[in-house]
Amino acid sequence: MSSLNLTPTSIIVLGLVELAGEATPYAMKQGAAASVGGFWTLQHAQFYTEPERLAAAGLLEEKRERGGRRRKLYKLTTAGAKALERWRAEPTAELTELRDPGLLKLFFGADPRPLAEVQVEAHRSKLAEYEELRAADPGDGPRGPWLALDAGIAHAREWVRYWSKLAEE
Amino acid sequence: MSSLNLTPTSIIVLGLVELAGEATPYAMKQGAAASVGGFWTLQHAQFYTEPERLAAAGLLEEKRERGGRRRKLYKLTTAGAKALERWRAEPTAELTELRDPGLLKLFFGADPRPLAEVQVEAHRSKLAEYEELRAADPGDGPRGPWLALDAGIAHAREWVRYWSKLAEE
DNA sequence: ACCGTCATGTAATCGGTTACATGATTCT
DNA sequence: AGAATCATGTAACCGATTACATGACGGT
Repeated sequence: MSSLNLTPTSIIVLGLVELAGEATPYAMKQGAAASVGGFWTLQHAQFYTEPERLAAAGLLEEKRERGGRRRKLYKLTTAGAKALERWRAEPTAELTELRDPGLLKLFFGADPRPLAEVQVEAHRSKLAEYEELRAADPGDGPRGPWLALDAGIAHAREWVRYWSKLAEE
Repeated sequence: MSSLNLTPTSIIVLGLVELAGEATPYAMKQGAAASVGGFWTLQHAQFYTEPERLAAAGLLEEKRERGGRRRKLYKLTTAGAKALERWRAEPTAELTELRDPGLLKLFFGADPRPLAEVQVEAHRSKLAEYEELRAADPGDGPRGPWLALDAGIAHAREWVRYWSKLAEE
C-alpha cells in the first residue's frame, strides 16, 4: 500500500479534501476552480481518477452513497493527513520552469509584433481577473491563497509589461 | 501519415534540427541545454522517442550511419519545415500557467519563512545564471533567444523580490 | 588493457488528456 | 413533458518519466 509519489495533482486533491472535510469529485472540481484554479488547473477526469489512486494508497477513504446518485465521497485518512502535513512541512527548492508557449514561439523566431499583441490582450484579461479576486477577498481566512494570488498578480503584471514593450516596437 | 499534434516537445525538436541542419539525438540534447534549456527542459529519452514519432509522421528524415556507432541522424523534410513555419506564423493566446511547487505549498498552508528562504536562494542562483548568459551574448545572432532570456530574467527578478519579502517578515 | 565517462538506445510504467456515455436536476 | 445543463463516471490512448542496458572513446 501507500507507496506512490505525491504529484502536484495528488496534493491538490488532498488539500481540497482537507479544506472541505469531505468531498465528492465534483465538489473538488468546484473548489479547485475557485481557489488554486487561478494558477493550476486540472482536467475534470483527474478528480475522479486521482482520488481513486489515493484511496488505493490509503490516503483517502472512499464512501459511496446508498441511494440516489450513489456518489463517491472522500475524506482524509490519518495517513492522508500525515502525508499532507509532511509535504507541507518540507520546504522545496524546486523552481518553476517558465513553460510559456508564446515564449517558445518567440524563441524559435516568430515575428514578435503580432504575437505580442495577442499575448498582451490575454495577460491583461487574466490580470483583471486576478485583481477582481483580490478586491473580493475580505482578507480574513487563511493566508496561503492570498499570498499565492499576490504572486499571480505580480507575474501577470510583468508579462503585460514584457509583451507591451514588444508590441510597441 | 502526418496527423499528430505538435506538442511543445515536437517543436523543440523541430526547431533545434532546423538550427543545426542535421542532428543526432545527443546533439539535440546538447543544443537544448545551451538554448531553450533555460526555460524548458526535456528528458533525454525524449530526444530519442520524439524524433521517431516525427519521422513516422513525415516531418523528419531519419538516416542511419553505416559504420561505427550507427547513430541516427535527423533532418527536416519539406513537410517538417512547413509545419514548423506554420506553427511559427500563428500567434498564440495561450498563457503560461504558474505551476510553481513552492507556490502550491504556500497556498496550502506551508509556513512561509523557511520556504521563502530556500526559494530565494534557488531563484537567486538561477538569476545569476541567466545574467551570465546575457553577459556572454554578443547580441548578434537571432533575436528570439535573446528576447526569451529577457523574459526569464525579468521573472526571476520578480521571484527573488517576492520570496525575499516573505523571508523577511 | 583497463576504467570511467560520454553517448546511445529501448522497455516498462504511469499519469494526464480526450472522448465517450449516461443519469439527475432545473427551467420553460 | 421536453430541453438544457449540471453532475458523474469510465475507457482508450498517448506522451513523459524512469529504469535499464550497452557500446564507443579518451585517458592512464
